[in-house]
Amino acid sequence: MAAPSSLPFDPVEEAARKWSARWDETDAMAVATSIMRVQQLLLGRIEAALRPLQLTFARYEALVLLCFSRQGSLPMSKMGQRLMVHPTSITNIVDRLQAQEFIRREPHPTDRRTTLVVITDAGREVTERATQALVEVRFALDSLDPEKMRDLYDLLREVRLHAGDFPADDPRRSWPDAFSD
Amino acid sequence: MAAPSSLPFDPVEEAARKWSARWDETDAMAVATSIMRVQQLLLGRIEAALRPLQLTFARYEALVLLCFSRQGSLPMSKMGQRLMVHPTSITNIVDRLQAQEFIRREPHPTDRRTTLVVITDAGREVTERATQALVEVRFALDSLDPEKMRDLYDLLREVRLHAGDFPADDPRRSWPDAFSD
DNA sequence: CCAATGTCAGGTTGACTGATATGC
DNA sequence: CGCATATCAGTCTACCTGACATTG
Repeated sequence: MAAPSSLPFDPVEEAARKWSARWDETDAMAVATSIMRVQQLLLGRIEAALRPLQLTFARYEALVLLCFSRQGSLPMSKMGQRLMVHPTSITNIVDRLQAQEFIRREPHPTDRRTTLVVITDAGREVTERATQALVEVRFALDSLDPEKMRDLYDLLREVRLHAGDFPADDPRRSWPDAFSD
Repeated sequence: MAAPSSLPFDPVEEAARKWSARWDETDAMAVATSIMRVQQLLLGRIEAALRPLQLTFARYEALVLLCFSRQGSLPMSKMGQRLMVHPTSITNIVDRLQAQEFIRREPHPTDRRTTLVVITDAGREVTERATQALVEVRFALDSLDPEKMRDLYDLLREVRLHAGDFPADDPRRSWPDAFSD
């Protein structure tokens, strides 16, 4: 992991200062850059917490998704859509989880094109332990108070909405569970 | 790029609902997940804008850093620290930029261990064009109003501060330009 | 016939480990 | 001597394209 070597100054503030001298949209640049840096910092700390369990964050997310499904199983395609990963990437992730025996592949009972990914008992156990590890470090978001956490969530939600992550209209109507098993 | 296939519901909201039924720190999980998704969505759109210029975001950031330096040149190690990338990764990125003739390597005048990376005229030109492309799409942050942009920046800055991205004390004292050439 | 599903081969990117040569 | 700097070899993750067989 790239050590948080802690520069002697704020690199984004510094970049914004120089950016504004010659280009427009300084605030948008500063926010985009901040997102990238925060993601990198959080991911580094999260993966450090998961490393003892031989899990990456991508594989952990796949396991959590399976844990949350009704039957403990999902088609590959659904997993890919939910996790925003390419079909060939989900094949790769599932291959590795299968090698670790945290999931297994099963044929779909009715649609013989699709493969069902089923979480195993070992998969549920490692998910539980990984979750405890992440909860302990508050997903590397320690020392951000509850109100700011909420504000940050709402602002990020708006960015996701604009970026087409989900539809704007009443999100309660489209019964989400129809999707998760 | 993973198409923003737009799920029929908000996947983070949905995950938070199920998470809270069995685990703690739901808000932290929701924020961390949001950061990851937003980063993925923004990066996808930013790289799409850069693709015609044969640039990735990582290489674009390296070019901007060089543009902002006094002499148009920086040691590899400084670039790595600023961009939070591993020493071997900066070698890789500089290799690619050199192959595109956007930078060249030069020996450091006094310290013969270090390599100076110098931006070329072609490098400055492509940076200018890439910047115009990103400014045009507001770094994929279109339709976020200025006030919310500012709020989001401030909250992300606090996360970066807690994550050790820069020191808390008076950032104006440590003359930042001493770093950039 | 057309669309969806999963897989494979093969290429690209970037992050990492460990070792190394060089120079402060 | 220890430490810093950059590089190389090699591994790993994940992305992508294009192709393919199977099935709905």
